[in-house]
Amino acid sequence: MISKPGHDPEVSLLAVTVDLVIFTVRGDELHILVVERGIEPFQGAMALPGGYVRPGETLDEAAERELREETSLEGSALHLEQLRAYSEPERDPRGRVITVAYLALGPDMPPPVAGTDAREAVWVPVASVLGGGTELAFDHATILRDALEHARSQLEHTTVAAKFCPEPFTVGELRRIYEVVWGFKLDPSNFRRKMTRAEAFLEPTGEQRFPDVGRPAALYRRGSARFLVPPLLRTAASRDDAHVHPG
Amino acid sequence: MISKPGHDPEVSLLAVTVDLVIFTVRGDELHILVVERGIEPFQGAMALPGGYVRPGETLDEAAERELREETSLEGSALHLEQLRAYSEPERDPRGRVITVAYLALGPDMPPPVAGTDAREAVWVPVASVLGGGTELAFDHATILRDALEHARSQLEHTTVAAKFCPEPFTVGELRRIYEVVWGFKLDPSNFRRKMTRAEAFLEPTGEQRFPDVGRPAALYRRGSARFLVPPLLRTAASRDDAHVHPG
DNA sequence: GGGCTTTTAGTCAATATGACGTTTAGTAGG
DNA sequence: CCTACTAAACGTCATATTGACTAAAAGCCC
Repeated sequence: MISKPGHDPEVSLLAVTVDLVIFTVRGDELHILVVERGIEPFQGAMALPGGYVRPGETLDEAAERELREETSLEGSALHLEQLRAYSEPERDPRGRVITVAYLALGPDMPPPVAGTDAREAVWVPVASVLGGGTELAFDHATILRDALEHARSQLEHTTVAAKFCPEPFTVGELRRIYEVVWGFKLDPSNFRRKMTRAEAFLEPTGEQRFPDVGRPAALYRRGSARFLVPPLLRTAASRDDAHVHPG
Repeated sequence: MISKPGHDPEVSLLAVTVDLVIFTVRGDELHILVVERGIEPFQGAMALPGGYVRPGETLDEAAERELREETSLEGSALHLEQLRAYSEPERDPRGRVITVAYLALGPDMPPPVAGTDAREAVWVPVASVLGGGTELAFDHATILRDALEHARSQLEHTTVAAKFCPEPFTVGELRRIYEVVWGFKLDPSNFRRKMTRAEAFLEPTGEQRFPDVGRPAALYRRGSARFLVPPLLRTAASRDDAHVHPG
């Protein structure tokens, strides 16, 4: 039962933040955006970009605002989605702070400009973080693991993988997204068959891309479909194979 | 950037609640548990069970506590899972309250005893709520719609459907869960083939159930598998067919 | 042209699926 | 005892999908 906030002894007020796991694919590695903390606790450590939710703001708006501040990219170019809330009382040494994590997927972008803000944002390979090469503050490593598993699962059933690709893109570029996120190779021929047959996933532009090496590839734009039907499922075996190479 | 809660002007403290969408299957209809509100706003209206998160509590603990209070059932018998957070500033007329919704699935239980608490909890058919027969307070109708779609999707890929069945149960009972939640009929023969072949989903007990009518059915217990592989996918057509009969 | 790469197309066996039909084992009623 | 009736359990079969594989096509570099 909900009663008047602030006037009921049972009501406790909590600090609420949003934290962003912003994925992108650079080269052949999955990266996330992290910021260096300027103050205690965890001063000098890396953390997920994020911040307090402001009074008039929804969580989605707070996440979009943080995303703009960190990437200087339009929200429309990125996929932004709520992941889940984290609420361990001990997760922040300063006191009770719960956070709502968001997952963002986007194309490779220029490293965000430092100086607009006190914090410096950098891309780091996910493998380096999960392998222990980069410590994350708070429970952000847990959030990252959850976000990674969620993203991997999303690739199976939805068309979000295309959000990693700047338009227009080739089937090969899209396949590389899957391979990098999932951590194992896919058969080029079978992948093409699957993707081109999926309704409204890939919209041919008629143009071609002429790479430095290899046969020219047809170019596509993102179609209107949000779901990939039938899905492209990882086998039980490939889930095991999926490993993050410590970098 | 996170700074000391309560000492930074940028920090706003929010009231945080958990709300529970508790599904069960009774007869041939999907039901949820709702409570009648005793106070304004929405006095007399129905609402999802829920309440404020207490200072030392995680969200999961708050959800489990509310679940115990409303159902007097062990948490272990139920599937309880965080759905997502809702944060529209106007969602509560008294002020800023964000809520984290939880999804619970469980077997049919006796209607919770009234009197242990001021509020009375009752099972109502989901169809009656979504059809407009029962108004829900706040944005709880939206939460219910999201929870229903999530539950339907969960049945495709996971083994949670078995959580609706008191053990031991028959394949036919499990099939009825799918039919009631999805809102359309399944082929008994193909369903059986699928479920019995799935690894570690159904564990035969060797016993049989002798119903009033029809051939005796083998009894099963829930296996250890949490995912259903391969999944049992609704076709695009059946998603459209899935309709909630206004009750 | 020869070697290299990647795209694109095609083959084929194994598997999964959907739509059926049949048998089995119980109850209910004459 | 015999006949309906019901639902479980099992089987069949045409079709669709998948995974593994071969091969051709179309560019590049030397």
